[in-house]
Amino acid sequence: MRKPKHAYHHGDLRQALVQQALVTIQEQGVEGLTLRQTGERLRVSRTALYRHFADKQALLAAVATEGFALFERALAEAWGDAAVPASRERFYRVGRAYVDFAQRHPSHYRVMFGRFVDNVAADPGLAGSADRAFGVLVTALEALQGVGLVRRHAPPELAVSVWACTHGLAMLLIDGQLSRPDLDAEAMVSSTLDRVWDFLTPR
Amino acid sequence: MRKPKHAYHHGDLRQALVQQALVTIQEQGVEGLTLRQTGERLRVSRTALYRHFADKQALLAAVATEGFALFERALAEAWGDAAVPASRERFYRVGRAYVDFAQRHPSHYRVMFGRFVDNVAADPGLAGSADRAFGVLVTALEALQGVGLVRRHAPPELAVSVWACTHGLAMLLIDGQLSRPDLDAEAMVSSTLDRVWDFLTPR
DNA sequence: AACCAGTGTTGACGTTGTCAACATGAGGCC
DNA sequence: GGCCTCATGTTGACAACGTCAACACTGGTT
Repeated sequence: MRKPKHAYHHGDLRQALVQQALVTIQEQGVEGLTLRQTGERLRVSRTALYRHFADKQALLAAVATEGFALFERALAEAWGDAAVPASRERFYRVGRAYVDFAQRHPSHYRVMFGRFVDNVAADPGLAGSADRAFGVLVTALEALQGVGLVRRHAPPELAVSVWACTHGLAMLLIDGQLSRPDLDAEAMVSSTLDRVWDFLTPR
Repeated sequence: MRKPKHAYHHGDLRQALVQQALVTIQEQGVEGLTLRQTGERLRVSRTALYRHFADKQALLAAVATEGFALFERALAEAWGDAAVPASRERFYRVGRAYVDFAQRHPSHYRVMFGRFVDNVAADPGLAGSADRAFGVLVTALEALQGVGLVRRHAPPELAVSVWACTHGLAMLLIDGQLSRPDLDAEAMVSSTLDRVWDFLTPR
């Protein structure tokens, strides 16, 4: 089974399908994604995608996997070089990057966390991507503990709490639950990040 | 073809449809809910529900509305009588009640917050229910501020942070994202609630 | 007895995900 | 070159879905 590095009929249909799926999800939501329309937009027949994905779930899983890769990169970049000393600012950058990613790639984010993919654990690539993203958070917390900025608790436990807060904030934001006239979304983000930092610092 | 005549008029089809929808969602997820199967299970034709709901969205909106009513009641009961002095314990009970609700009624919770209902704001009953549930939280925080247990910040702002953390925790739990061998779900709940209390208390 | 609004049914249509059968093209083998 | 083989793409078909239109029955009001 060699990989055809060169184009077949379509250049790289697999990747094109994932990208087109993202566009459609952005336009019409995950529920609005239809395989037939996806094929049609790529000038390809409705069942062409079955040569690359087992079914619709598999296409969504590919979207999620790609999402986690982008996500991990965004978080890791925000945290920056391991050589630079850990600081409150670096942690805030990660928090911002998390929320930013969700707001700038809501389609990815929803597919990644929206339970549209049946068994996340079953797909090894997917589970790995997710773990690596979570790992960035754990690493950051450990580094911050190393310089005494974060209280000494089990890092995974702390990380789950941080993750829960950030994830919840992101979900509320992209579901429009915080877009009410009496609430300033941006203020909600910074104040929630402040609260998270509060509970991380030693008393 | 002939059905028992007395069953022609179903007792309370509207309510029965909502309940049946919940059962199906519990079994097969929100995506697995189908109007035809719902009717069939109630021994009613596939389109009978159009006499009670405009479309599938409206049925889901009814599920969400009922969910918010139950949710508000659960939170309000956990907080208890306004006459009793506010305390850390009362707040923890609300936090527990929040997570418990999500875990015991994941179908309700997912429909309520999963963005399956298009325009939550458009349905006045729905928006009202959601606001009342949020109101319980704000009230609790104000009472806790009154007795000096919670720092003096704008209550809605604090409430959003608390809500984000609890919501995120609940979502991760019911999506099975925290059910990994190295994580104890119950420990995650209590430690996250501890963290929330941390950032609420005055420094 | 006649009516009528509320409720449930049947038939039909267009759309969806998916399978089976068929077609086509690229690259290796002689 | 001629051929073979497999990966890739297409067409046809099917059951299931949400929903509309037309029809049928029920129970209460006049």
